[in-house]
Amino acid sequence: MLTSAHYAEPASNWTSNSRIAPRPHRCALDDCFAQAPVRQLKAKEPLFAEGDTKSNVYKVDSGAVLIYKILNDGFRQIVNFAFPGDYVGLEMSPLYSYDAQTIAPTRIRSVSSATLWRQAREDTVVVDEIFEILSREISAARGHFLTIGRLSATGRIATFLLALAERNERKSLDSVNFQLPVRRSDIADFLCLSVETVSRSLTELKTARIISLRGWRQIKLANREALESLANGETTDNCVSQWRKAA
Amino acid sequence: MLTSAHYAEPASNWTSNSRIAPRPHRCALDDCFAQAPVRQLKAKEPLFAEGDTKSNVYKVDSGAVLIYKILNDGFRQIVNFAFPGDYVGLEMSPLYSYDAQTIAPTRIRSVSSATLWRQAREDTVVVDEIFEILSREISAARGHFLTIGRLSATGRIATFLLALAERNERKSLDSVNFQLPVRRSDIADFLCLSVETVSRSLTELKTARIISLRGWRQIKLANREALESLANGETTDNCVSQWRKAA
DNA sequence: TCACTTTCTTACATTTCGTCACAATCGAGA
DNA sequence: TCTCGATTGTGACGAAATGTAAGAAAGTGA
Repeated sequence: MLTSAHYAEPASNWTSNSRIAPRPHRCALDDCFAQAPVRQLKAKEPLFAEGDTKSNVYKVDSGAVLIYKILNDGFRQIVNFAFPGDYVGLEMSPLYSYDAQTIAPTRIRSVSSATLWRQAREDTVVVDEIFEILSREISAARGHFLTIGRLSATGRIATFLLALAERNERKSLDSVNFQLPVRRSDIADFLCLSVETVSRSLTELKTARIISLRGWRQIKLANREALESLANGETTDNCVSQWRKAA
Repeated sequence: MLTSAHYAEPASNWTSNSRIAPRPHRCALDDCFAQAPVRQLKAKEPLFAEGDTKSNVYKVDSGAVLIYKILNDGFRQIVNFAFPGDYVGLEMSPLYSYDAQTIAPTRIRSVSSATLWRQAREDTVVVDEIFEILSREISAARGHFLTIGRLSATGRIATFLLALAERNERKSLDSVNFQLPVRRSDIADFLCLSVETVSRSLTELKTARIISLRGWRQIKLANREALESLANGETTDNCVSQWRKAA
């Protein structure tokens, strides 16, 4: 799951969603999924659709899943990405309120909702962990609408790139050179931008030597400080050209 | 809490946040607050600030509370409004991640988080209800970022007005003629618009005879169909002038 | 290697919204 | 009732994002 926080941090650094509460050492929820059946999906396979009766809760093992809605006007709004380790469908509602589809070959575990709730009744640790995840999700959604509502196109892109980098850090992967896991149009639909604007913003960042690109997917975050400044809304867009001059 | 859903509805009408799950007849959570101490606050009094240790969960009895963040750039982002019946601070995190302040004389009940969690351990109905509220909150936050990200200024205003109307309906109040509970600048900070744009959009709606205003707060939703069309993003803004001509 | 598709980039015209400056309105308290 | 101050409304202007349309680059498969 991608999250962001470009707003003022409180004194201690309890804001980044990954830190809302310390992960308990015993992961009871993970245990529920440990022996769950695994499904292997190809790219672009649907997991479920909006309006389906919610029967299962999923956990992504590998690959990537897109959580999205199709709006009245036909546009697609990506609500979230689910990457390895993320859960899908934990909220309590009788029907799924969004579509889910893989964007890459994906291995996924599923546990029936009923089973999970039974576990929750027996083990309060499970309840705590679900609360924690839901709380984090609220925080993520709020952070996302701050990103959407308050940041310029370039700021949103910066936020997105930093979220990917932070995610990689958490998983001890390279957070400077990595592959973008999604296409430009997915980024656009996630950040409420047009593909063209995404493209333009990336070019701008490249020109300012804040990032560099090899091909379409391989990216290098060359100036993380500048990205953070952009993601914090501290710089207006023409300040990007300041970085450019400095470089 | 104000919510919206301008995206495509699934076949059944399970999307509006108020309908995520049917309200259980027994409201265990309400019971927890029934005998909780009541505080009377004046307008513009803070309830708590971002970064405070979360000690209590609140329920608004009367009045109105603003949930907001102050961003790095000094802007205020209103995350939510809490009106009578709404809970504040239910998410599980050791610190409050936002500020809360009254905007009107407000009566509020508070229960300590510890007490609430103890209740939750003993009574699974409480757990269910909290899950439900959190799920609704996720849905609300997501709906809100669709509103912010995808709708024009007028569409956002329309969504906001409809949310107020629906809220009044739920409480069996007048959903056509009512008082705006907040100032223009609060609407602006909630919808990520400037005060001027809020003002202009309201004027536009008034000119198109979709709404009418008496003074600054009293509003009448004259053409709800048009509002819904705008909130659904079905109309581009110059279509407002079509309604104007028709009227 | 070549043809072909998908994905991405760029340029230009247009639109929307924010900013600034100032006028008008409301309503609380004298 | 009147006055004052906070709030709201309006117009002009510029900056930023979008849509359109055309074209380039990367990937795909024979």
